[in-house]
Amino acid sequence: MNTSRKTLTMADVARRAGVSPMTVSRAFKTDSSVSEATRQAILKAADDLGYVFDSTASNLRSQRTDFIAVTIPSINNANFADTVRGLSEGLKPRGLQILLGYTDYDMAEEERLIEQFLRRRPEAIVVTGGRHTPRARRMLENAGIPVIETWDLPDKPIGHVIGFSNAQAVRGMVDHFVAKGLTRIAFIGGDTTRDTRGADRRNGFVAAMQAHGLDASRLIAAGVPPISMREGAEAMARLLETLPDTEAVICVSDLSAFGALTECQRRGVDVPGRLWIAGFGDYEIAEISVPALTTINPFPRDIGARTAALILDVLDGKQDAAAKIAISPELMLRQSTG
Amino acid sequence: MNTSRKTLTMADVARRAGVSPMTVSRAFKTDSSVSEATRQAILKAADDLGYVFDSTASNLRSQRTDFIAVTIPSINNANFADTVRGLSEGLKPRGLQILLGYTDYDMAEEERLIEQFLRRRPEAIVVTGGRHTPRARRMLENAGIPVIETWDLPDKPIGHVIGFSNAQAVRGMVDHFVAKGLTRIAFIGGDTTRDTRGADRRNGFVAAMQAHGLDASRLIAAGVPPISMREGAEAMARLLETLPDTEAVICVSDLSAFGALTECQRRGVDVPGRLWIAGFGDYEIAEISVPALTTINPFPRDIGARTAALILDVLDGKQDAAAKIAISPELMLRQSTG
DNA sequence: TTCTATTTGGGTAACGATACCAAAGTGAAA
DNA sequence: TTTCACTTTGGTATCGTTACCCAAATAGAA
Repeated sequence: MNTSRKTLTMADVARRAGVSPMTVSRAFKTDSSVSEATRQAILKAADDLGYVFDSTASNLRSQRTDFIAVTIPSINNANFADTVRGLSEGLKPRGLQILLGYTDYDMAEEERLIEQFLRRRPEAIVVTGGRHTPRARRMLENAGIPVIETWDLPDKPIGHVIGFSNAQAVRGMVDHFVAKGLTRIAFIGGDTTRDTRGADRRNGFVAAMQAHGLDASRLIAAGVPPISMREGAEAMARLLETLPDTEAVICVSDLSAFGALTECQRRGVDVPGRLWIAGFGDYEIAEISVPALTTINPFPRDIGARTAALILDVLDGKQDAAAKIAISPELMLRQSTG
Repeated sequence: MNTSRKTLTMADVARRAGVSPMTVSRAFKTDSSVSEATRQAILKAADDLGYVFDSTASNLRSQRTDFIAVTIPSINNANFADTVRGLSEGLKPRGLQILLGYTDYDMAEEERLIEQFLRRRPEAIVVTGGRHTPRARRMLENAGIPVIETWDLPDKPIGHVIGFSNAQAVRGMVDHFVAKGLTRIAFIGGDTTRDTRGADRRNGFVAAMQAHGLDASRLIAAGVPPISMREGAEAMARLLETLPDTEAVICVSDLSAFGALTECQRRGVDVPGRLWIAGFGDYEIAEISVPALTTINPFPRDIGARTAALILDVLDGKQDAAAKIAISPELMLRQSTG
C-alpha cells in the first residue's frame, strides 16, 4: 500500500481528486457544504492514497481537540469503570474522546495529571472527588473550560458537581441497623485519608453512631487505601479476635465486605446469624455472593451518563450556571443483614 | 487570576521574562540548553501569568504527540486493567500518555476506534488480540508506527506480539484434570465468538478433550460474551440439571467460575467434593473465595510492563525486528479442584 | 592576551489543517 | 433573458510551538 514514508496531506488528496485542499477539508467534516458527488470522489482519492486525517493540525487551527479529560482514582475499580462507561457512551455520539488517567488515590499525582491534561486543551475536565491540592484547584479554576467534580458533594465546588454525600449514605445504613435494634456496630476501612471518599464514609459512620448515642470506636483500619478483598478478610480476622461481640460491620466497599465475609466462612462464623455484614458500591459480587451482601448503590453509571449530558449542554451553551446535581444512593438490603 | 480569556502564548511569557520565545520553548523542555537562572525566571514569569503550555501546537510542529494508543475489549475487566497499569507505569517515566479506548468486544467498534486513534498520531498502538477486521488490519499495517498485539499469539502478527495461546493454556488445565482421573469435564463460556480469546479457550478445551479421547460435548453456552458472575451461575444451574454426572467444570473466566460456585453453594452442591470448578485469569476473587478457585494466571501486568519496555526500545531504535514475546500462563491449583 | 571550545540565546520558517472572505455555479422567479 | 437567492468551491492567512541554523557570550587553554 503506502510504501513511501512521506506524510500525505490534504493537498495530496486534493491534487488527486482535482479539487482544492479546502474542499478536501470540508469533505472530512460531516456537516459541511460539499456536494455528495465531490465528497465521494475525495474520500475515494483519500482511500486510494492511504491518507489519514491529521488531528494534530486540525486541533491547532480550529482550537478544538474533542477531548474530554477524565481523572479517576483507579482504573481497577468497577464503580469508576461504570462511571467512565456512562460518560463515554454519552459523549460518543458527539465524537468526543475521553482522555482517561488515574491518580492512584494520590492528590499529588492528580495534580500532575491535571497539569498534563490541561496542556492538551480538552473541551472539559471531569475529576473524581471534591478535594484537590491548592495548585490543582487553581489550575482547574483558571482552565477556562467546564470543570465537573463527581462522586462527592463538595462545600465549595470549583464548577459543576454531580455526586452524593458519602457520609450521609453511610448514615442511612447505620440508621437502618439501629432501627433493627443493633448497637455494637463496627466499621472496616483504610487507615489513612488517602481515599477521601472512604474517609468520608468512616466519618459518616462515626457521626451517625454518635448521633444515636452509640459507641463509635469499633473502627478497624485495614491498610493503605484502597482496600480490597484481602484487606477486608484480614480486618475481619482482627475484628473477630478483638471485638467478638460485634453485631454488624459496615465495610468501606463491597470488595472488603466480601473479603470479610470469606473470613467468616473460613472460621465458621454465621452471616447473618451471628454477624451482619454490609458493603458499599453495589458491585456485581454483592448481588451474587452467598449470602448476598447488603450495600449502597450510588449509581455509578448514572453519574457518568449525567456528567456526559451536562457537558454537552454546557458546550452547547444551554447551561451557563454551575450545576449541582445530587445523586441519591439507594440502600440495598440483602441476606447478609438479617 | 487569569480573568482575561485571551490565550496566553510563549510570546507573552517571553516578553515578561525579557527573553525570546525560542528560549521560553527551551525552558519548558527538560534536556535543552538554557541556563538554570533563565529557566527559573521563565518558569516564574509563566506562573505569574498563568500560562499553560499548549501541546496541540507542539504536537504539530514537532510531529510528536507522546501518545500511546491502547485498545482493550472492556474497561470493566480487572485483567485488562492490570495490563494497562503495567503499561502506564512503564511509559510514565518517559512522559508518554496512554490514549485508552475500549471496543466492547466488537471488532467493528475496534476498527472505528483504531481509525480515530491513528488520526491523533500516536507514537505506537497497542491492541488486544490478534483478530481484526480487514480494514483495521490494513490501517495498522500502514500506520507507520509500532503495532503491538497482546493477549494472544496470532499466526500472522501485524507487528510485535506479546501474549500467549489461550487454547494451549486451557489444554494444560484439561491435562491436569485427566491426569487426576477425571473424564466427564464441562466448559462454561459465552455463546458466540465475539470474545475471541474466550472462543479460543473453548476451542482449546475441545481439542484437548478430543486428544484424550474424551467426550468434548459438555459445552454450556451462557449468553453474549463477556460473561460474568451472573451468567456463570445460570450456566451452572443448567449444567447441574442437564448433566448432573459432570465431575469438573472449566469456566472461561474466574468471574463466571465464581458465579458457578455460588450456584453450587445455593444448591448445596459440594465443591470440590462432588464437583470441581476452575476459572481463568487469576482475579483476586479466585484466591480469596471459599473454596479458593483453581485458575490460570496469564500475568496481565507483565504483559503491560513488557509491552511498555518493548515500546521504549523500539522508539529508541534498539529494537528493529518484530518481537514475538510468549508469556507462559501458570496453572494455579487451589481448593476448588480437590 | 589571544584563540579555540563550549554554552547560551535569537531569527525565521514551517508543521497541516481550517476560519474567514470571496467568487463561481445553479436553479427558480420575474 | 435577467435577477436573485442559495449552494458549492477556492485563496489566503493563521493557529502556537519548535527544527534548523547562526551569533554572541563565556570559559578554558596556550
